[in-house]
Amino acid sequence: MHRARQGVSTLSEDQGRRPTVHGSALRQCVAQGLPLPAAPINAGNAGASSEAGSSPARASRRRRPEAVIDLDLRMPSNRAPLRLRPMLAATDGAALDDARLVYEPKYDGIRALIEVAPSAVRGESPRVAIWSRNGNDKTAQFPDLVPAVAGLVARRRSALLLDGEIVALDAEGRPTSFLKLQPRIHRHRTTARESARAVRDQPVVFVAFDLLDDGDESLRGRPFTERRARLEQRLGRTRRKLVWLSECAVGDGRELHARAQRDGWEGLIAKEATSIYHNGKRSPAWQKIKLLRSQEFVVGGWTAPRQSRQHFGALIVGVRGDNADEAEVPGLTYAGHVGSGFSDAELARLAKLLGPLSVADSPFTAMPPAHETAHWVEPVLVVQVKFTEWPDGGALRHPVYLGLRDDRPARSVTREGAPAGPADPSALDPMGGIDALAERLEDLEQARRRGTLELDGVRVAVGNLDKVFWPALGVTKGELLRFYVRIAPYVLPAVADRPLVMKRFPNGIDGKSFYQHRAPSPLPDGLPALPLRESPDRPETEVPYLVGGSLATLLYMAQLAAISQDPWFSRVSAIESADLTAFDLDPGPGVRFRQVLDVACWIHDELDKIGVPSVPKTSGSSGLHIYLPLPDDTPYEAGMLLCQIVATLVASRHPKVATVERMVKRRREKTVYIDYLQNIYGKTLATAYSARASDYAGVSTPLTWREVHAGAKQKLDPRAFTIRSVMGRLERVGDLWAALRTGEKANLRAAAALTTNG
DNA sequence: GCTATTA
DNA sequence: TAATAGCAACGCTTT
DNA sequence: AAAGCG
Ligand SMILES: [Mn+2]
Ligand SMILES: [Mn+2]
Repeated sequence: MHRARQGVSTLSEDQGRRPTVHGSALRQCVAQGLPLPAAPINAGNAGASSEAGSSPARASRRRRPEAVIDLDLRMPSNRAPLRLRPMLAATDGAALDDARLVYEPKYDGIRALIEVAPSAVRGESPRVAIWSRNGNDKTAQFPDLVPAVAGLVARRRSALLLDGEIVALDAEGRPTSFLKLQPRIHRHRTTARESARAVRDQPVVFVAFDLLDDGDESLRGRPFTERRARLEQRLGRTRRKLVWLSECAVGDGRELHARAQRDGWEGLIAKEATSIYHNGKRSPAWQKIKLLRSQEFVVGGWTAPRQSRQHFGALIVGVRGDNADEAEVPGLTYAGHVGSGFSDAELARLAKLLGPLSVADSPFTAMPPAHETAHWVEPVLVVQVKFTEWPDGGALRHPVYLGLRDDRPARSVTREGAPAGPADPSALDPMGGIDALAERLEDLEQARRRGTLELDGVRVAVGNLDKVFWPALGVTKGELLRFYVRIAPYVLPAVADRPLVMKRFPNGIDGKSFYQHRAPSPLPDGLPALPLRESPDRPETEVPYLVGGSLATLLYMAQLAAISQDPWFSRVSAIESADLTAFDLDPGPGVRFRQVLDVACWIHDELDKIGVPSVPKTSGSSGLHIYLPLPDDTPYEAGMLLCQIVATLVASRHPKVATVERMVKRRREKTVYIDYLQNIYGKTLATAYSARASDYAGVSTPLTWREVHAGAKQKLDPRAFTIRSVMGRLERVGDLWAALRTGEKANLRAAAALTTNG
């Protein structure tokens, strides 16, 4: 497969000089109005370059934009209809003593809607279907539940649709970790014999908490409390072996919460008593109350680092058993591998402490599971670790290092709280929505495993999630992917239908990076690539591009270590027109951010005067971007010319502060470079809501002009917006970037007239 | 980070 | 099967 | 032809 560079050396007639607009011509333009030229401008410096990507500014013969390309992904098949999709809980916490709420334990199993209908044929057993949270048919995985559920309609012979959770039981018949269900869920087909064995070895029950259909009647429009009453009525008094009724507490969840703390549940669900049922919706009427646990552990060893990680990969930690016999210190029981939460500096500090403690033999009573080669130490260091769950007899889930407890004697460290750790059922189901997806990624990272995400019917392979991309912060690739999962509702509209350039950092932000335009081949099945010319007039420069808009593309790119999302200023439906144009404010070395804000304000003042709308954002690094929405069919040159005029004007008024000089050594010290040269076919700028490969793991964050104008006083700091922190702001201020899509476009004709007169 | 090639 | 090599942008500017 | 620029 040759992919030799094409058209590198052939000096076609195309490469002859074509007229450019020079500095003098610019003055002319300004002086005479703006009959926008069809050639790139040269104001002492013109040419291609970009934050990421580029392409020539060739433009004289404008061809009509190509036909609209249909980017529809295939729809997933074999899914349950909406009426069989469960209502989901929002992430947010809720008060524990809200009289309007009903509290339930967050069961540790697999969410399921179970349909049961009496057979039309007398004497035949009722039909049962078990639907997963994603609408997949799971009936075959739980054959033992079928007769039990069928029994519910035997007497009354009318159908039911139940909502609840399939929960695994331990030897004592108590609910236990969903991990026990793995063998029954696991993807690859099992033989009938194997599945029979799974059924025998791992008993399950269905814990019902809602009733959606009672006979022919839909209860979805009824308040939750009424549905619950009907459910209790239909299930009856007798406690069944395999179909249970969920516990609940009306108006006060404190007692349940205390038990959750004590018994190590994952959390509670709070439901508005009056709320109706919305199939398939994540509704704020239902809220998760999550419990995070944290306690001390003794360090008994460490594992070798992988890849770019320094010093060690994970701490192997444990606790002392109960000290029944006071005569001796009890043995150390393994609790888990703690591999995240370390900064570079902390890794180094701990490594220095661990070195002298090295011993030959494991201090643990039983040999911990070996992920990597283990090195043992004298069990004297005590660390604080937070985690989501700690199943009895199992390992910590999602452990994160919080710090060293210099103040604690290692011998006194024992398990706090009680056993029984549930987990989130959704972790099994990669299609279960944002939270489920984020949790699945967290699980995979924790387990250091590869996995496949199914996103809108596209299967995307992910791996190496524990690789550290920001060493100074300890931010991993997994955290980057989780960030993109959460910010997807904001960033996807911003990149929708736009070709994307990749800037890849396979070894983290300190490693070697490279640009990539060409979509890899083969792509995950169902991911589209769109052939586009690097240069609009040169057909031989065509390469396949990834196009934004889908979660699958977004996460696939992040998996390839494309940290930022760098879209074109065109959408594919009009690939040679710009629908956005931007100023890129690049502060020189040592320039304070407040100076960047000043320059932005001056630009805003000018745009305001000529009635051109604009939206500012941090770049996610040290600069600022200002975007202008353009009307349909605007040539790139028109957008760029407007930016050039305004940039040049501002720079000429404030020569000590701002410049449009492209050549670094000809710029004054401590100036802000107003870069308008991205506004060219094929060039890019990191989009709003994109992560950046900056030292602080920044996110390009839209601002209001009010914030920019008040910024110096308010100490506006782009470093406040990181992949760890930005979601809070977004929930407060919403999608400021949407104004570029929904608001007025710049009126270039009017702007030109005003520019002339001003 | 991924793929094809090589020992 | 495991280790390794090769690969992943571009155009316009100034010197 | 090579280096600088983003
Ligand atoms: Mn910039
Ligand atoms: Mn720039």
